[in-house]
Amino acid sequence: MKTGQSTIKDIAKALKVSPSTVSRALKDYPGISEETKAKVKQLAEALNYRPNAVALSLRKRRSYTLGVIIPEVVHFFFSTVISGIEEAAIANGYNVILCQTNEDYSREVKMVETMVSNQIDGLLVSHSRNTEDFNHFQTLLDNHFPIVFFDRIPKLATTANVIVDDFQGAHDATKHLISQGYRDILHLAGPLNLAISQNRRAGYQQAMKDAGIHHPDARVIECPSGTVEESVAICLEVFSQPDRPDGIFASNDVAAAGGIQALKELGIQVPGEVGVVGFSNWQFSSMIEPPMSSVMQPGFLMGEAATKKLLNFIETESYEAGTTVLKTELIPRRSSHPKKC
Amino acid sequence: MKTGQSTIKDIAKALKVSPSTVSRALKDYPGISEETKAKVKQLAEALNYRPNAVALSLRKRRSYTLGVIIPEVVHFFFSTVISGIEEAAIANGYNVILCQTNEDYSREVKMVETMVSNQIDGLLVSHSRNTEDFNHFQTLLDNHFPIVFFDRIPKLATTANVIVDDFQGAHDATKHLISQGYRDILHLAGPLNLAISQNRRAGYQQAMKDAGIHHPDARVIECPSGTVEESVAICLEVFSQPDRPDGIFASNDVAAAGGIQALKELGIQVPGEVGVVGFSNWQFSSMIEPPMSSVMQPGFLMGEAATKKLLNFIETESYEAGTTVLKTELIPRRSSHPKKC
DNA sequence: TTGTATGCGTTATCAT
DNA sequence: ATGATAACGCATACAA
Repeated sequence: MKTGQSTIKDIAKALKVSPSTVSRALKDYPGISEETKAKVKQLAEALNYRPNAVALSLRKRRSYTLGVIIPEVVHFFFSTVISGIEEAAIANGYNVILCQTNEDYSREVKMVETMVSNQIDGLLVSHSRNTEDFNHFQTLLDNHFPIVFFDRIPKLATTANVIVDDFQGAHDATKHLISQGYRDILHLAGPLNLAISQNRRAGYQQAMKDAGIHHPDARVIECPSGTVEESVAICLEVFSQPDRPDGIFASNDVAAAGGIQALKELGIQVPGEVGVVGFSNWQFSSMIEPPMSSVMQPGFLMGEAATKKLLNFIETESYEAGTTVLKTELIPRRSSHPKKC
Repeated sequence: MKTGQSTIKDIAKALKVSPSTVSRALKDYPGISEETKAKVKQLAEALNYRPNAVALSLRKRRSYTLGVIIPEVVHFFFSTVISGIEEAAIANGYNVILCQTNEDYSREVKMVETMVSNQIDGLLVSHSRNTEDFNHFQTLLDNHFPIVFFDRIPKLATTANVIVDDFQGAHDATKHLISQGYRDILHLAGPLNLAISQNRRAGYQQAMKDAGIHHPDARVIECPSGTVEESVAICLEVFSQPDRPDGIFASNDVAAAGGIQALKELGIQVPGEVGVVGFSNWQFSSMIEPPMSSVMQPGFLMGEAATKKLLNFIETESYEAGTTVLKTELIPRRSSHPKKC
């Protein structure tokens, strides 16, 4: 800001006192006469004085600002996480600055640098889909810079994380489909370099095993790009085969919605012939036809938990590796109503 | 950051030169021997030196950071705007810090203060739904602080804005419904204190008038809260009447989706008996059943345009009031297929 | 009760 | 080719 903004010096000059007196008066420090204090505060008010946060940052070597790195704000889940982060941060006197990487590794690296050079006090991270090299985080951690990872956690030895129980969520979803009479269940997996995708796949596989259902590896198909078109294409192909599956459990709601769309095009009944369950419980899940069952992830809670953890590190100047795991909840809707034989 | 982060002083001390020499060497200033320059750069690299952006801000009285104020990131439209803003900002060497107000006026005021005290160079704003008092912006404008408003623009005399042609978009949508054979069209309006809602309503009314269709005021219903439930309830009520409408044009896709849901519950055919068009073209619009026609708003372009405008103000240290209007595009889908008599 | 001096990290200005 | 100094806005140890 090039203009306007009055400073402590301005007030001091106008009142013919020293800057330090003004500083102290404004903060109700002891040893300032009520008279001076009143005069200072009044003028500050009149001049619309606001402390310069940048100068404060420099001086205190604390910015009271947290950085958040997220793949994309468009995702409903991430936007709920953000809300949780902001609530917790503001409640504790911290600001939040937000950057999206657009799932781009080099952008992620750059954003981290920018934020750190802007003297943020800590970092909350969900890394991008194609991040395989985590050195930009490791370097910071080596310098005892506080970071908490959420949802997508890095392949690093000792980090502090907050995630949901992806395995259990996927297990619940698959078990639910099985209990509704579906047995030959296709799993549309997310990008398998992500731990969340692997865990969801593992939960699915375990549930199938628990039910004594043999399923070939071909019943797991990766959807690396995460677009509707991708999953529509995959499902059109798979469900055109004579030995088609009778269920879909998808690693995310977009893939599941694509599956439903493909089944419609093929004239296959959902539910009845094929049951479908997604993961994430996006806003639109309940709006599509049929309303889609999904595994709800507590995004707001995740944001809150991660932020509290981070603030604790910052304020105690300590760091404790470990993973907080939050529960998911299956939201059954019509898309997984019982199979009709 | 309390730790690690090496500074120019560290490098100077280690190399037994003065800080100014280091500073100049790092920036390839003339009048530094190649030898010194090489030594400095090498050590900077080794120490992983990063300039302290906060100190730079203070020194240069420029932060190269833009503030963005948005009601809620969850909205698909706003998240596309954000992407446009980030692209344009980064391309010009600026960073972006983002805050959501959650449609809360007092939060908006607070956020603006925080950002300004953090010395942002300019502000991009879409104000909250219930902001009626715009003094927090006017004060800044009076101080020649650069602000560009987008989508939701304030009731202030001379501001710089970027919006879409809401009137034309609404007109197109309504005209389209009429051309498909629907005549008694219900308008689900957004919060009518917002100019966008008013303009969309006006576009609808003009299109009805152009077609010579008389429609009573009762055919415009405000949906102030913007939830699905709200519009479901309204439409259940309206479409249970004997003289029910045969079309819906909604000011946003959520309201339109609620309308479709209500019509389904009532066993009314969409399309055929009733045609529906929404506004915004959210991701889910194409996924619901039937796929929903909607008016596409160029969010990315809006973000880009607003940012370029703002950067221009900043770099030329000038301000020019005026409104940039972007075109919308009707995306026809099945929900507005022709009426069957 | 108030003022002075110093430093946070950086750079522009003036000196050497 | 390099160094010393001051300043950005603020807080604080120390002095008066």
